[in-house]
Amino acid sequence: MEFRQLSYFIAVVETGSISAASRRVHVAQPALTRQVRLLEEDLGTRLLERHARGVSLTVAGKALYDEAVQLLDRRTQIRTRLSALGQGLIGKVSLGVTVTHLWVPEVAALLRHYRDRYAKVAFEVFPLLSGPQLERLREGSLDAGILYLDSAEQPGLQTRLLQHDHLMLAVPEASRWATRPLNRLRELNDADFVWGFRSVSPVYYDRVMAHFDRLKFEPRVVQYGADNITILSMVAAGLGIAIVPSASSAHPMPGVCFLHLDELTACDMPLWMAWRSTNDSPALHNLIGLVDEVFR
Amino acid sequence: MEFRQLSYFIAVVETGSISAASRRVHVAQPALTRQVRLLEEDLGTRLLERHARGVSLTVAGKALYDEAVQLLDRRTQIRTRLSALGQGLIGKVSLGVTVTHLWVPEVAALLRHYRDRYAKVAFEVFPLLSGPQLERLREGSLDAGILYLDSAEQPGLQTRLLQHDHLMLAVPEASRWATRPLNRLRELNDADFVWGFRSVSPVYYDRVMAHFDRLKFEPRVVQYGADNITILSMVAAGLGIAIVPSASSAHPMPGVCFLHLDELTACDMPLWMAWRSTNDSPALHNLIGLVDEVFR
DNA sequence: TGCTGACATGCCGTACTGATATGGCTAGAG
DNA sequence: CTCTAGCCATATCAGTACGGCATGTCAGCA
Repeated sequence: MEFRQLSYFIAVVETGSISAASRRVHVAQPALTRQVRLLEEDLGTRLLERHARGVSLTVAGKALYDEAVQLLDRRTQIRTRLSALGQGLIGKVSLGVTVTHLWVPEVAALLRHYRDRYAKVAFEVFPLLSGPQLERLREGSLDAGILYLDSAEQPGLQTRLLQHDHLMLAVPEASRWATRPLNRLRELNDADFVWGFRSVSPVYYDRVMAHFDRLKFEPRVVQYGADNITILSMVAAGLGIAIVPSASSAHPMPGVCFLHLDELTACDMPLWMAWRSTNDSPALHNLIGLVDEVFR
Repeated sequence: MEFRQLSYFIAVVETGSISAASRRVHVAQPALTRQVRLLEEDLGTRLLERHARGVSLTVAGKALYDEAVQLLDRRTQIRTRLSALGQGLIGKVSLGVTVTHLWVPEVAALLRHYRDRYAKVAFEVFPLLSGPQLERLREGSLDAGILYLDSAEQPGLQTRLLQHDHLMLAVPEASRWATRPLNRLRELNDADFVWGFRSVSPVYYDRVMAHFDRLKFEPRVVQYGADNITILSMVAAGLGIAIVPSASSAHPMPGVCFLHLDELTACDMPLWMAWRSTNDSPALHNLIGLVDEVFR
């Protein structure tokens, strides 16, 4: 039982004769006669009753016709499905993003464009910090991540630079910091700092602390928050000031003022997209391709 | 996309390497390499990632594997289904039987044996008189019938003799006919007869009337019944006596006495099985085959 | 650095498939 | 009743596809 034999057989059934079928499938009549006979021998059952004028179906032939139509339909379905999969038009992609960067216009545009262009792809966005993203990328439960890295070289991963973040100062609108001009970091020696947990986001904090070490500046921390939103909320409440990635300023926060400081701007915080080198998912690579359009 | 390629591909996936698969399917490794490549070219998608140690699946490959397994399963299902159909182990058979003959032990045995031996065949028995059976056989809505025929030669039909019925006299148990010895038909000249409608069962009544014409006997009909059961019920009620096929006596009827008369026994009523000559249903032919066992 | 195991490539013989020519059969027209 | 057209079957030949063998290439491992 071969696909060719089945499609020949279908043509014979639908045209009512082998000769008519031969015209339809553009194959000589003896070839069809033989293929039908081979099919019958293979199945061990007569499929057609031969008459002087065309053929008629046996019981088995009727049953095979229905099945054959389904089988061939199924084959073309698989074809189109695989083709769509190969072009990344269907399938699944999971992407990790830090909540902070969901507010960055380019990141938002990337997600939106991908959803629009590849509407049939199951596109899942997971709000995760850099550390958990890395873990999940390595274990394969995440296809791609938008995250901070300590280096562009990550074993088993491929990376692409999205943009350069830096550091900014977030101060309560009502505080003296918001109005008084500020130039050097050491002017903040006696300021109260709201800080995050290194354990939650080691990649980010290691980088920040290394920068501060170089500047010989040590913030006086009076309060800790689990994530950027919490920290900024504390700043808005007047509990202190905070160091935040510049991406945070993309999200206006009532009661919070974002300030530039040369010494903070100098701290380069590259934002990367990363994915498993062995991940060949076309849907993923379409996402990566979109990055080139959005992040020029 | 051919079945062979799919089964090769499945072997490759399940063994994890082309070489291992070649040992499993007993085909040289280069042949597998080529068939997989042809499959990939045909589908326009890479299915395997080749490594120094075996191969791994791409996204498309994983999808194809699942589909291919289903497709091949489907093929073997079709095989077994067609084989069963060809042997008449599954399928449908419809059989017409006159209600009267359902009581005949051999007919009952035929139905019972067929149901037992071919339990998976949808076997439908339609209680029909000879006339309607003939119609339905000709129009194809009935596969076979157990019926009276005016001739063994029926255009488009094949026939097989089952048994010879004849005529009997049915009289009320309480009547004088039941006790007084009876020899000749003419003794019934003044008897009240319960009769059937020729229009309902022309085959039967034409035969009966032809016989009576030869005997120059004309029954005095006082009552009509639509079928044998009704007629026999009328006899039991004392409304008159009736001529019935001998098969009726297989069904004991309270209040009715069946009598033999040489002149009635002489009326040969052959019972036939008939089916369309063009009907090739193996299930039907199994039924016909059983007839040889039951009606020796 | 050599070895082993795995995939790729080239070549050849065989089997399969299709085209052409031809014959037999049957239904329908004259 | 005969004749013919149309259809299926068979035989033969050519082209193609498939599998086997020998060999090449590459990556991982000791």
